[in-house]
Amino acid sequence: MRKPCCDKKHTNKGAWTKQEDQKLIDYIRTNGEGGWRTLPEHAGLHRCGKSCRLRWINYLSPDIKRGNFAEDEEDLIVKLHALLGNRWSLIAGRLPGRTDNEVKNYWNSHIRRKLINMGIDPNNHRLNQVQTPLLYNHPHQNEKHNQLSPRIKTSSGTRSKMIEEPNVCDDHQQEVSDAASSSINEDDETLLCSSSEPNLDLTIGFSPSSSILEAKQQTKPPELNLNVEVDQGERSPALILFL
DNA sequence: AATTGCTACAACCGCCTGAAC
DNA sequence: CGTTCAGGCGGTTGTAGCAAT
Repeated sequence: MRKPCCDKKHTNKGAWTKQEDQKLIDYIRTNGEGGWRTLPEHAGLHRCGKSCRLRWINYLSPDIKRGNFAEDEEDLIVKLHALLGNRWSLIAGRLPGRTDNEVKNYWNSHIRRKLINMGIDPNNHRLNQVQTPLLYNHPHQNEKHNQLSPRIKTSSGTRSKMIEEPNVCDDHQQEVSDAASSSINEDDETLLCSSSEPNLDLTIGFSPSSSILEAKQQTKPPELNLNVEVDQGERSPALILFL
């Protein structure tokens, strides 16, 4: 049985107060990041170290770019999700100033729904063949009670479990291979499932066979600009996504 | 004006990984 | 080589605020 990361009896939970934020900011400004487990005690905070870390990384850090996601950021998230699956930290790493939590929330609350409304399965980025009425839910329809809800109860998967899912490894691998990047680095590459002949070219465009391209051509959604470019021999300038 | 339903997002939880010992 | 610990990650939950009725 794993020890709890902190004594929960003596730690605050829930929303952070301005005073707590200030204490955390002051402490990190003087001492730098790290040592999260002992930080609360040193900073005079009655919080779990993990909570402090999360608060700093997701909200207080000066590196964070807050505000709405730009259209190009949204496009990039879609493409990176097609390539990487739910590896939010990797995706966020390609979006300067964005955190994994922010990207994850944005995906679940905005992008996921857009894809669903376009008839695209957000899990594998495939165009759904059978358009069930559920796929055309009005945005205001109660999604808590259908399978498409962002809050859908899933088996609480972990990273390693997720990697084993077909989402990335089987169908998904095929699906995204067209969009994969040749400039992908080793770390990222190892995260992708190996295939006998991986095509990891991650140009901005999807190949004509891409389901998303098909979706765009068929449904022409007005909102989600996927900025699809067809690869025609001479590659369009590749986004350096994997630095 | 009150109630209900829904969305967005901050925060928490449990698990995994890698380093240190 | 096994154990412990800190840090990190993704999934999930709680709730404030807004919209609809």
